[in-house]
Amino acid sequence: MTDRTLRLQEILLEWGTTHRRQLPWRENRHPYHILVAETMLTQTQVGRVTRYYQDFLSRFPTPFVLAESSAPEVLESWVGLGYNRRALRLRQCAQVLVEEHDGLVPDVQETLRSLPGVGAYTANAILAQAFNKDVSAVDTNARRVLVRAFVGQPMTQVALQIRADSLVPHGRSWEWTQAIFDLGALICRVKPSCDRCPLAADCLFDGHGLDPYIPPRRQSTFAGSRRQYRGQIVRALAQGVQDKEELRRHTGLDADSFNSIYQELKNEGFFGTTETAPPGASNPSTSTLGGCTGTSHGTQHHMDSAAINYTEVYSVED
DNA sequence: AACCCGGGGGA
DNA sequence: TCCCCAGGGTT
Repeated sequence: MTDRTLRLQEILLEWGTTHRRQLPWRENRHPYHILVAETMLTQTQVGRVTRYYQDFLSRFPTPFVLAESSAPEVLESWVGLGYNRRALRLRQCAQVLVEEHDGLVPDVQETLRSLPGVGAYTANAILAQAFNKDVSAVDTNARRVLVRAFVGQPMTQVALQIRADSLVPHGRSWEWTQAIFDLGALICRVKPSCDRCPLAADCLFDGHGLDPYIPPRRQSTFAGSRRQYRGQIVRALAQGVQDKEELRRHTGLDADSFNSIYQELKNEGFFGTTETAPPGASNPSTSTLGGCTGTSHGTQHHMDSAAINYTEVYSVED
């Protein structure tokens, strides 16, 4: 690592401790809590998630509770957040955790990625924030900071991930993750505030032209869109409506148009009746389903004390 | 690679 | 109206 890189790393860590946003999902490092937070945060702003996060965890405090819930119950705690299929995948994820992992969130990347709704980013976000592994969670914010300040040139996704992992200060991935997120969200935004940036002196970004290429997620007009009708159906489901014809009336659609969306929702588990195991996990030979002692379900208890210790350590550093 | 998913805030 | 957002899954 070059001297410049080391300076950036040190400055960013220091800045992170003094400018860290206080967010509900930063109060502890329970893997299940991190999983829920990261799922809610996919393509959804922090300000919106804060209004849902704690209520959701109060209602579904462990994978065991979530796995036993019904789809409409989960939707009731989700509608308004958007991307409602995330809620169904999270529920399916909890079922896999219970059936195959004793209700614990795995700490192995490949295992994490095999879970419904967990991709490369979320897997790394859990490893870095819940298990303190030296891996980098490269989201859209982190990508800007990394490419602009550290790399200084276009780079493929795979290469950037390798580079990003190499920049994680050993054993400090939690605070490193928060520091990068906070800088990306507060300073190194799409339209950056370089005049307020602590990294400006060593940054490779000249203010224009170096942004990583991110393909636009164009979304067609919402009014009258399939999205809108889907949303109407999901809201009705969350309110307990089950009758198919009544659901159709909530949209005002003709039978064919409605059926198209209805079938899609059904396939995605919005009715909770199809307990189809996700692809790749279809082996029903659950090993130790009855072997649990039944004492500490849903709490990765070995993490609880660690979370408290870390919190104390970091609050002293300020 | 392109497309799908919700919704709201802001320019 | 268009862009943006702690992405993931399917085709």
